[in-house]
Amino acid sequence: MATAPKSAWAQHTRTTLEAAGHRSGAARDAVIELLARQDCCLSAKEIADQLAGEGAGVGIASVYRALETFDELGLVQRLDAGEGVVRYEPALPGGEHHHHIVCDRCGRVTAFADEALERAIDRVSKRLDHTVAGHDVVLRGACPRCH
Amino acid sequence: MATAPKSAWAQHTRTTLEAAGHRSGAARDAVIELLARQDCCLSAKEIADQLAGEGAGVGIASVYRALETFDELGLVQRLDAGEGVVRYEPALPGGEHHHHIVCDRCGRVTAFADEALERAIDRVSKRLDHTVAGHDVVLRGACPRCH
DNA sequence: GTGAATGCAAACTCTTTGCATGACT
DNA sequence: AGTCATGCAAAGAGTTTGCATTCAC
Repeated sequence: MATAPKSAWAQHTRTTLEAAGHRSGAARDAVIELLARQDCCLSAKEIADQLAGEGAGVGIASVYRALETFDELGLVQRLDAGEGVVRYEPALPGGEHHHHIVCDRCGRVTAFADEALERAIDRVSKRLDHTVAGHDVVLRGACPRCH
Repeated sequence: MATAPKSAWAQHTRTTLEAAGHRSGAARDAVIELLARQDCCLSAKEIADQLAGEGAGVGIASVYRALETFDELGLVQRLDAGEGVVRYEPALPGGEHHHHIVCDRCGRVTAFADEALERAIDRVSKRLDHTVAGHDVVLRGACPRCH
């Protein structure tokens, strides 16, 4: 599976935003840069805190608005692992994606991918009356550090 | 697959609660009765509203406390389908379970079960470093009514 | 110059907690 | 009688919205 460089996501995101008629702005740009550097998902608060730590004082509202825009354009994937926090991560243009396992004890979120699982989900999707547009799988259990 | 009658859940729940040293009470009993009648998942607010509609004025705090207790005892399954609301449904004693598909447009939640999907998840679980204790699958897409 | 993007603060929703009252064993 | 369960209200956490200002085009 050919993996696109992470920087490609930032590029793709800016292009898509412009095509959708959005202007560029400092806050949203900072969120793009931060997300592009990420391996896995972040919550809105984590994004705001991290940007604040870097000196870029981005209002939390702007973070939420940026994430909402990205979501509408399919540029990020929302991940709700329970615990009342929504996390976001870049959605790769190629459609490749992964799922997550959440540690019961420390709350750490780790990514994993599995071809067979994807195929099983595709097969189920065809069987159902719904028009399945997307899916999420969340596993729960103790991570290696917490064993 | 032998399916236990829904009333069995209420019975099992009351037994388990008593064994765990809990007293019985009107509010929690009402929640048990309501959940036992349900085919699929309900949010705390839906439970409270429905009970209020039936004349049983159960405080929302009691609903949350009951659900928390059930969850600790493994009597319900929590389901977080995004949208910032947690839903609960009776966990069948046999361990059989299903997953959910959420309509993009109307928000309706429907249940489905699939053996092959379960097997795929089991296989992935063994491969990972985590001790996988549970899992959730949420599909998203337009339901038949919203096509 | 116009309108979108931003930031602050207030509003909202869902959930949890403190505390006095009432109910179960 | 002693505790636990309940309900109300207040507190918290996460997210959204209103509005004036700033910035991109």
